[in-house]
Amino acid sequence: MIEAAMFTHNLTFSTVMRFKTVPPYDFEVTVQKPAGWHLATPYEIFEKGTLWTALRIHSGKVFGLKLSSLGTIDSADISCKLYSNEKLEANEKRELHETLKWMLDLEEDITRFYALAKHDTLVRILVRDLYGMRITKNADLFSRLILALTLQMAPIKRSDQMMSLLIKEFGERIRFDGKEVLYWPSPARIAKAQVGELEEKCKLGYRAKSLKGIAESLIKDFPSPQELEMMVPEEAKAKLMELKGIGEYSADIVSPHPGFALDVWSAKIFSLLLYGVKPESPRDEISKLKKIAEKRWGRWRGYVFTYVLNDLNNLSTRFNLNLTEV
DNA sequence: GCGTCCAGGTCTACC
DNA sequence: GGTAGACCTGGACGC
Repeated sequence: MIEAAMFTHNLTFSTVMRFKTVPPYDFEVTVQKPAGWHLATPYEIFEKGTLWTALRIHSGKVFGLKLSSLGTIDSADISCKLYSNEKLEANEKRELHETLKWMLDLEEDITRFYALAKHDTLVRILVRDLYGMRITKNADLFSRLILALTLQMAPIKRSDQMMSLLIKEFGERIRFDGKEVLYWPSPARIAKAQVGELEEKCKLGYRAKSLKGIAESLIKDFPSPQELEMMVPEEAKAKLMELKGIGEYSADIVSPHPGFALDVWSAKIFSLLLYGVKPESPRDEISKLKKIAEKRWGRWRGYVFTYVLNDLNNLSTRFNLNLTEV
């Protein structure tokens, strides 16, 4: 049951943007990842090659997005019809155009990543299985922080439960183009909520205090994801780790710099892939595996990480391992 | 049914 | 500086 009082945006103004991409670019597998990861919200809608989703930018403004690809993997032509609650000024359109290019990873030349396939068997398999898939980014920092916080110390079903309750209890309903997309709560809304309310309604447990603390920090003064990307990776990570409840793993997930955000679950997967055995203490393997990844894949380790976690079924068959139930 | 264990980390107190 | 223990909740498991 969706909260009746959920704030509703009815977005009626629209503008169309078109984007060329650096090939290869597979739109469908990029926005609808095989592992089920969403682009911007778990409640976005994907039908017949078109994605209806939403976005909150750093200023707090909310937009509806209707995205599709009119081209091919080797010559993608992305169309975005962008919905807003008022007519956009030229400078806002320019800013949103840049944000979308950044979010959708339209300008990265991944042929340099694919070049690793020449000498790396794992990369060769990943490229064959997921040719043209991109790592997308999110302009809404708070939604990434919610994801990181709810992934901590919880099985995935419980994380999903917490995220879903947060959206339904404190999120927003965004209507445009005859569709309705439920979207993440704003930092301002969570900053106003009581800790007890977050614990009780969203079953956040000890994470409730951290989430409220993060929301309060974000509404005061905190860099945007694009500003974090302009910092050196260590500085961006340190800035994120100033937030309550955000440690090294969560900062790796949230940082726009490509990282290797290993947790206990993914450490088991990479141990199986690289050594063929499940470690007795996966938490102790994390720092070792991170060093190996940096040495073997360098700046493309984030791509390897995302490709592996979206290719577990194929990799399980290829290497005769059970990677889907570690 | 009921009790116990523990999970896709982080923080803090203590040494 | 390093490390054990606490932390919400709910599903899995053994009895």
